[in-house]
Amino acid sequence: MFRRYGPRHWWPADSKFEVIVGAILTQNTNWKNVERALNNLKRAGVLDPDSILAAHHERLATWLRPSGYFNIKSKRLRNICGWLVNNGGFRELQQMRTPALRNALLSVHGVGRETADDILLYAFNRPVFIIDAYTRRIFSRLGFIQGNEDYDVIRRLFESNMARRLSDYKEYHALIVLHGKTVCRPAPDCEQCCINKLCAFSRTER
DNA sequence: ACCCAGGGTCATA
DNA sequence: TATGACCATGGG
Repeated sequence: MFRRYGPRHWWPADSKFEVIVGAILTQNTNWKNVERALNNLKRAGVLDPDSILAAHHERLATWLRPSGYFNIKSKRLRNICGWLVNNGGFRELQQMRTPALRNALLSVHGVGRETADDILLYAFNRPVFIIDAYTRRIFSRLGFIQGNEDYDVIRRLFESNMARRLSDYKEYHALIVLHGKTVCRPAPDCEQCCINKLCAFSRTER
């Protein structure tokens, strides 16, 4: 995938905080819609924890509307902003060890394992491998997993079979998402699906 | 008129 | 542990 697509330089965001907001807003949602919501927050000048905590729910929901689930996501966004400020911000949180930081993130209402790992990898620069729907689909089609295993089981499968290199974790996940978006479609049409595309590419490039 | 998108929580069995 | 319902917008 790297040879095919080249380096991705992920995650698309201008700041650590924007990574966190994007991670919440992209839950089961097309990134294009997330961008609209992020632009609303930027135009309003409220893309920071204090401004979001100060905003009323109604107004926050209006900004988030394009990303869907706007009532729930308004609350989740406030929850993680409250968590950030109550724990001294990035400076203080960066001192924690990864397992403790992960548990702290998971204790925030609305932050599940994938969202926590998005934040750990791309905002806190911790080498955790993110398991999303694309990862499950692509690697079950490739025959490495069945697809419905527990999140942490698949995560450890990757982490125990890769060198613990931060930049690789970032690139690998980005490549999986790009490949999932462009080639590995939901309904497997085996002339078009990722197995043939990837394997054919690997053969020609090797 | 469908299906899909970079999940998570809650109730139920 | 394992399903199902629910959240909601915009694009194909």
